[in-house]
Amino acid sequence: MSLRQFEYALAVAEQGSVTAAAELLRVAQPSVSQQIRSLERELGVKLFARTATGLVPTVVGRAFLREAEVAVNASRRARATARAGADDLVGELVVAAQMGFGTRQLPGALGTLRRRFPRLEVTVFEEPSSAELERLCRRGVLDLALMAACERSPANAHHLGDEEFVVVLGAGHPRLAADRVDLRELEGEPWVRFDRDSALDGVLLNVLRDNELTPTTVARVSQTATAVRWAAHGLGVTLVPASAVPHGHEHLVRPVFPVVSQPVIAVVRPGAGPAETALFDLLRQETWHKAASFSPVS
Amino acid sequence: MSLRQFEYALAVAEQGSVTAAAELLRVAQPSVSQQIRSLERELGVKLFARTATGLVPTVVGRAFLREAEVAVNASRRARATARAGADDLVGELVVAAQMGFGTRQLPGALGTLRRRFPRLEVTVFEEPSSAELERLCRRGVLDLALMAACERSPANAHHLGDEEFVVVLGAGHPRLAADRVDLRELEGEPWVRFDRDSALDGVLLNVLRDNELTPTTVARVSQTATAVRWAAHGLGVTLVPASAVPHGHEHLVRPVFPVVSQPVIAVVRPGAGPAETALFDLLRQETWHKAASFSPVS
DNA sequence: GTACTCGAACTGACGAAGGCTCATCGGCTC
DNA sequence: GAGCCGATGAGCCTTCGTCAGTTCGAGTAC
Repeated sequence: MSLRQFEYALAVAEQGSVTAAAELLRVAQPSVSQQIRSLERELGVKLFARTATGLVPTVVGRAFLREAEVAVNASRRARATARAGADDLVGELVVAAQMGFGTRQLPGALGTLRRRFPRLEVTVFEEPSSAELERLCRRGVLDLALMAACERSPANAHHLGDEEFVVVLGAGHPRLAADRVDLRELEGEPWVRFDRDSALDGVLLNVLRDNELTPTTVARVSQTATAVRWAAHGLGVTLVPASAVPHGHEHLVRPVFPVVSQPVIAVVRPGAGPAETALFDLLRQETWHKAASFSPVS
Repeated sequence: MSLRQFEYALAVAEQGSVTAAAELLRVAQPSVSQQIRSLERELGVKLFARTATGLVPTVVGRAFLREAEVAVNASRRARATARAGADDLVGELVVAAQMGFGTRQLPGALGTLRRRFPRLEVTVFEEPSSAELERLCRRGVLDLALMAACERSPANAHHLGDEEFVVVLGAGHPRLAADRVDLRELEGEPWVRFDRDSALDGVLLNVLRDNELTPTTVARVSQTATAVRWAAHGLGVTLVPASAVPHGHEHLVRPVFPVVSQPVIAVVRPGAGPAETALFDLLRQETWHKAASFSPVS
């Protein structure tokens, strides 16, 4: 069975004869006749009854033609979609973000993208594991990935900006009296950490090591919102990207000294099309400056 | 573009590589590779991105594959429908009935047909013009036709039974006192007749001629229900098939003498399939005896 | 850091199958 | 009897598949 046979059969049904259908299709009459007969032979049923003035669909032929028409129409939409994709932005964009990074910038860029290109669909998911995210990039299943830069960032990474990290303290914590917190003063504090092998936990480990702090783990969580909430309740302190702090917790947040920030990169698939490129451009236009959430820059 | 290319592309997307897709499709790997590239060349877009470990759909590729899957699924349903049609009764049956004939028998048979074969769809329409009905039969667009027999009935006509005609009188009409009406006694009565060239009018003309009655036309109508209603209101008298008398008018109806009946034939399309045959068998099982509506026969 | 191996896609040649045109024939209708 | 329609057969061209081989990138061993 082929689309060509479907189109020939539909034309015969519509025109009422093989000769008229052949004229419409701009092929010779025997070509249509042969294709119809070949289709009937393959299916083992008579799709058309032969009359002196032409062909008419049989009972089962009509049912068959209904589905054949669905197939032909879908193939026309497929072609139109592909053609449109070469010029306009249609299709399905797959984006992954390393959890905690770009939590405010990515939605902003996606909102603008959707308004400009309504026919473009976007699938976004967060990926906690750095190794897994890099593996997905290498496999090519992602159109664009947002992640923290590290020593094994891919060669096609583009630096977007820096994500500043802040400490979240419990309500009533004495360090809230200051505008910012010296990391050394957090010696002995229990930490709400993230899952092992996650980028966020890697950042914390580096910070603790660089400041000669002993990591005392009170909990391990998967979500940044959970970490912030538990820290706010006084379970311990936690270190998260500033953009990941939910509304309503700003009063429990303090920048740290020395400043902790992580360069954020976008990895775009090699040979990117117009959709990925558009999103990348929008992400670059977002605000990625240091301490963005505390000293607004126009 | 072809269904084969769609199937290959969907397999590649699902399996993640040309080699795995080829194995699934039981063809050699270069065959799949060539079909994918040929499709991309024809469309002028990249449907897949090449990676070291295989192919992955691009943004536009995913949109394309969605429609391609619709087309492939429809073609599978088309094939299944055709195959089922060869064994079971699926499809769309087209039936025409000459107006006024088989008005009770046809619905009965169709009801039974629908209960037995739920997947079979039936389209029925009434056709007033004998000539037009015969033309449709010759053109082969009908699977089955019900009509009054006449001198130019097709060779493949099957006699089902006879349709008795009755006269409808106005309320208060003196002839209602008798159990039946002698046609000669209707001399001078005005007639509610049917459209010219209709089978029902042909029957009336023959009856009037045979009984040496002068046709006085008071109205011409298209519907049997309209003729009965107008006669009931005393506009004139009318002659209709017994089975066409609506409920609630039986008391105004009388058989006539000499008896007027018309043989009813079913014309089945040459090379009929199981659906037409089934309906024909059911119609033959219906009650077609003379005066069926007045002397019930089990 | 380099060399080797493995897996994957791509390329070219060749044979088989499919699709089209052309010429023709048989059947039906007007 | 003329015209229209579908079907048939021959011949040619295109498409599809296989086979053998090449190229490229990633992973591993040294």
